Amino acid sequence: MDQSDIKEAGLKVTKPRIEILKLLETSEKQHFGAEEIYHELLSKDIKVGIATVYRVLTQFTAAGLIIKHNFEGDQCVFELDRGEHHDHMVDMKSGKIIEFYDEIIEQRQKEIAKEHGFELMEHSLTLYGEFKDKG
Amino acid sequence: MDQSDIKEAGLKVTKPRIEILKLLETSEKQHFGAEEIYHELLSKDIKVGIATVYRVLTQFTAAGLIIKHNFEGDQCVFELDRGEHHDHMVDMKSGKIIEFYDEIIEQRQKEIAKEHGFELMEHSLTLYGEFKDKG
DNA sequence: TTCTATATAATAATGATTATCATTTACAAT
DNA sequence: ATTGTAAATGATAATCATTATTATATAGAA
Ligand SMILES: [Mn+2]
Ligand SMILES: [Mn+2]
Ligand SMILES: [Zn+2]
Ligand SMILES: [Zn+2]
Repeated sequence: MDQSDIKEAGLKVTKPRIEILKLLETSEKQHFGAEEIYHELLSKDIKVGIATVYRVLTQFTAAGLIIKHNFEGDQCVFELDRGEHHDHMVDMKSGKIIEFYDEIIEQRQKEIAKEHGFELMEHSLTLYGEFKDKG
Repeated sequence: MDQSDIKEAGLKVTKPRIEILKLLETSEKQHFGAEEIYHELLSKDIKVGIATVYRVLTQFTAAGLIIKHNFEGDQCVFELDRGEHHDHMVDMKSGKIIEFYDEIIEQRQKEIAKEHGFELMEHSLTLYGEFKDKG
């Protein structure tokens, strides 16, 4: 249950928190901007303030419930942390985002870090381009 | 010569443009934020407006003279495009940035893109962590 | 030197995100 | 169930990086 995740993060179980988590859990789409979440909730007649959305997203990120991405452009996007790391491919035309995971790349990153005496904590790999529509 | 690069970009050769390019070319440091460049020039008694710095950086980026990076945090950093692609390791404590290039990773990215029918145009790979000081 | 499109710098505006603060609420203790 | 209180909310103001506006200045061609 998600309520327990919120509790375990030391946060009270409130309507905005439940709804934001539910949206990220049940939506077809995986990646959302803050404003996007805000409008999605409003369209479902869930009254919430934009400040609360930002506040909750920050708290969920700190708690490890969600992940924050800084793709190109100005606004950040968030997604549920399902525990399985992956990187992204972003279609610069449509905005469509595809996830991928490559063991070879992940290993090389660790090796490179070690070679440089660098304690690797996290990384960000994003491919930008365009999906060639199957004609 | 750098003046020619500016001309070839279809831009007039002006003091701010010359100085911004010179700073990026001659500085020990490789990566600069816009505000950082602004203050650096002011400290050299080169009078320039912050709006001009942003404007010129945008123009230089469009012209391929420099590269713009969206690392974690809010402000972007710029560096001279020396034609040799590389990725970055960022020390989250000191802010120090180290560059690296790994052929295996670069190749895997291309293969992954091809597997997904994705026309790869650019990519961003950044490792975040901490350099372990050699004791 | 003159002309004019372009560039500059001061400043206002924008857009995303964060801070304030008065009001409301979750939830633990009664 | 009631109460008390720390935490949360939402309206709004404030920030901060970046972009737009515009009157003045200048690069560079003629
Ligand atoms: Mn993802
Ligand atoms: Mn670099
Ligand atoms: Zn990865
Ligand atoms: Zn690379």
